Amino acid sequence: MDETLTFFTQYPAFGEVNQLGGVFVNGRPLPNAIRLRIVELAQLGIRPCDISRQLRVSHGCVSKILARYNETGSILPGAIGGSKPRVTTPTVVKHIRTYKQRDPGIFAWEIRDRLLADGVCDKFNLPSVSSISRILRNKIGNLSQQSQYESGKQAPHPPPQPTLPYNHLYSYPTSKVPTPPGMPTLPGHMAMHRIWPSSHSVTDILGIRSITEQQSKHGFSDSPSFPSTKLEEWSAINRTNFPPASSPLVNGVDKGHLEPEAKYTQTPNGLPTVNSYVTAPSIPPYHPPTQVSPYMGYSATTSAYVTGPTWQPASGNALSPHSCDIATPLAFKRMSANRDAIHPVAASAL
DNA sequence: GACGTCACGGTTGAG
DNA sequence: CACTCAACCGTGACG
Repeated sequence: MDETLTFFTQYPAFGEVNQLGGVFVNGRPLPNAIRLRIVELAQLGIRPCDISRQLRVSHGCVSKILARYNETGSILPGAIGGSKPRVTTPTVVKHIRTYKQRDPGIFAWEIRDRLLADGVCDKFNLPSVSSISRILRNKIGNLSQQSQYESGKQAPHPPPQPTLPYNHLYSYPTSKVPTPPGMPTLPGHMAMHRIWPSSHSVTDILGIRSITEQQSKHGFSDSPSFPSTKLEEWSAINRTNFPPASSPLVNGVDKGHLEPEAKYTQTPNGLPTVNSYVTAPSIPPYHPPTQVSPYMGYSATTSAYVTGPTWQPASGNALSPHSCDIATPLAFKRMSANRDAIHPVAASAL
């Protein structure tokens, strides 16, 4: 299917323009290439305010992305949509019921401790005291009352379930949770690098370069504003595609595999043309708004803005909220190292 | 002027 | 299958 059409199908009304002249899709994450660019520029010493102006992304967004990157090592947006997996699985409820039956006067916090001590839950899926209280009140209330009079009488058991049915699919990416069991504890910020949404550090994400190449592969190379991130990539960033929490780390960088949401592809014939990479000192100062059309985007490089509209009506070429061949100049820093890590199947799948 | 934070209006997807 | 809900998003404003 024509990807331009796909894009417009997915983003029928995309193309709001922010105060800086940048185009964004309300409710949707910035393209990975933009996110990557933000982090890259920051690492080059560019101030967030300058990044904001150069990339035409609100400073709040820049701040948020950088903060997240500093905290998690990931540039990727969080998982949008879906529901959190419940920690109050039937198994947990069953155990709570059992505890309550054995000791009708047991406190919720005692139940919580016992769930942990008995290995029913671990610290990642341990229900809160309030959750336990709610369970006691809503699901076991009658039973607990009965149990005082009908000792030993149990409700039918739910089918047996794994003790940890969800954790490995829903690990939190940030300091919200500590390193999961079995995960190596890494020093510094890298310690969080591995938890969902898994490794998407700048280093790791450099596989993103292939996005640009893919654009070229699919005939969008002459459209500097085509989104760098395919829709499939965005759709892959959801709760149904959480990769396993663990993945091998090499020098703090996950190189073991590409997560589903990182199905960045590449052309088989290698490196993109690199003619526009601009290092920090050469990045020109912020272009005054007077030079910028309201619909003017920015080019892949920090040194040049796209002079035309970054998006057009659906009748036009492939368009993008942001010009997204950005990955190209970024990628080649460690491109050769990462190129081999790109899964060919993922490439073909796109 | 830079930047952290948050309300807001939006999208998404599991249940 | 339509709906709900809670997650996320980036913007824009405020301090």
